[in-house]
Amino acid sequence: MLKSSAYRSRTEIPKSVFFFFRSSSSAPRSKFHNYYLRKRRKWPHPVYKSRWHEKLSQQHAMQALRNQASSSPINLLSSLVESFALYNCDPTPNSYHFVIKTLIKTSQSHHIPSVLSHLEQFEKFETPESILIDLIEFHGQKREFQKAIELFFRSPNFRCTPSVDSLNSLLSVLCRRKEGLHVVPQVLLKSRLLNIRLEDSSFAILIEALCKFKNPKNAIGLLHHMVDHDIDIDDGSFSLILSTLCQQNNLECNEFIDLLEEMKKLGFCLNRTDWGNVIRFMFQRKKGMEALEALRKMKSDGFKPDVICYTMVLDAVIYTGEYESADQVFDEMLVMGLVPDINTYNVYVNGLCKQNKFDDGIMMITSMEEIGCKPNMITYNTLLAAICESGEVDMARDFLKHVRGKGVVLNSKMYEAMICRMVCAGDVSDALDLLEEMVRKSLVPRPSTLDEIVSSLCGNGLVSKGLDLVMEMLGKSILPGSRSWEALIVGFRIEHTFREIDLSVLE
DNA sequence: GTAGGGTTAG
Repeated sequence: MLKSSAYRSRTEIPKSVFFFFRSSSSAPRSKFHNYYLRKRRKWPHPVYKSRWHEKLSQQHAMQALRNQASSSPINLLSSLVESFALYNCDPTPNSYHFVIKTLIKTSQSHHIPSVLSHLEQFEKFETPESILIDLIEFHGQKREFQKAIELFFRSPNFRCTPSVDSLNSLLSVLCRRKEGLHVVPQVLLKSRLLNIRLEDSSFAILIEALCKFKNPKNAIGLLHHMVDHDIDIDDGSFSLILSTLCQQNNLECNEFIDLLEEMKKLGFCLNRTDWGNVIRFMFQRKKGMEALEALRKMKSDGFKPDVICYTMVLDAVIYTGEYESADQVFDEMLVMGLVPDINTYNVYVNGLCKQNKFDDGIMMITSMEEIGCKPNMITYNTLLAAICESGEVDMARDFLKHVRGKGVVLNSKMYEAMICRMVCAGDVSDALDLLEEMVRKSLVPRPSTLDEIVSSLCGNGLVSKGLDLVMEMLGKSILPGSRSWEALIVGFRIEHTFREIDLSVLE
């Protein structure tokens, strides 16, 4: 592989001279290229001139290597050695970087180890860290964590003093997968021997990984470590940990609040998004008072909550049954100049329904129309379901009529709510009319809805009518639930018993 | 300053 003759000749003749002697360039030779010039000189060539020569030779060698690589990218290490020997100069770090990158690009990574051992044994220059970083990244992509680690700790062999940059690239590689993350502590411990001090950027990588693998509490542990070692904590790390905490389904509200306080003590100043996340956490767990408190703190931190924040708080507060607070929240939102949207109104209407304020709810629908916020199916469903639930059949009927009058097409939820309420009130025939209407509109009633009707029919002695209904539905591939069958069986058995009793009386 | 985050009921 090595052209030993070329090496030998380099020791005998000054490089710069050799270069001009061999150069095939058409540069004006007459002025400089005299081979014997050196002998007649009193002083050797100035150093800067040799350096300049060396650089030029290396450029030529590099070009030769590039040409070779593009025409036939095999035996690149030999090409490297030969090209530089041809121009009688030392291979540059750049040439190694080029070879390694080409090997990776042309799927010849199996040649990388021999290039590295050549670099290790025969060269003198300090290998630039960027070469090692590229290789660590390459191993990372192939999930060869052990190789990445080995390469990193082998840096001194390449006369490279690894900095936090290559440590960070190793950490990023390891942090991509859980099994990599597990060996990070050992790597960090060992990296102390290389005198590398972890920087905030390194911690950011670790925190991001811990959050990715849903371990925000350990990330908070790292924050403590950073504070103890006077390392600045990035706002992004705080925010990321917070949003990861918010995604923890098994995290209790109290513990969440404690962890938030802990982070605040470590210097966390929540931004608008962070507060939004806190409110959403409380909203999802239906913690009305805690959501309200978060809203208050958000405002005292100088952020104006938007409609979505208010809607979430409103919903949580209503769920908790704090209707007075709910009204205050709603009013406050208006005072703040925010315009409630359909979601906000639906939440509010839901609150009215929970207080059985159906008239207010219906009035609200009218006001919504007036201010140009058209009620949607959720608004109607909420109100109708609540009215039905309360047992106010007549009001439900009126409401349904009102809704139909607006040209709203009823959906199956509305039909079913109404049917169930009618059955409860004993209006089975009206219920059957509605059932027929919904089936005609290709809406499929749930099995439990059919069960309500069939049970009611059977309970009122109309067993065969119940059976007819079930058969009719089955014919349309609409299945009743088990309660329908039970009601039918019980109903027929009772009829049979009655018949037996009648007969025995006659006899 | 941005985006994204929010509504029924089973």
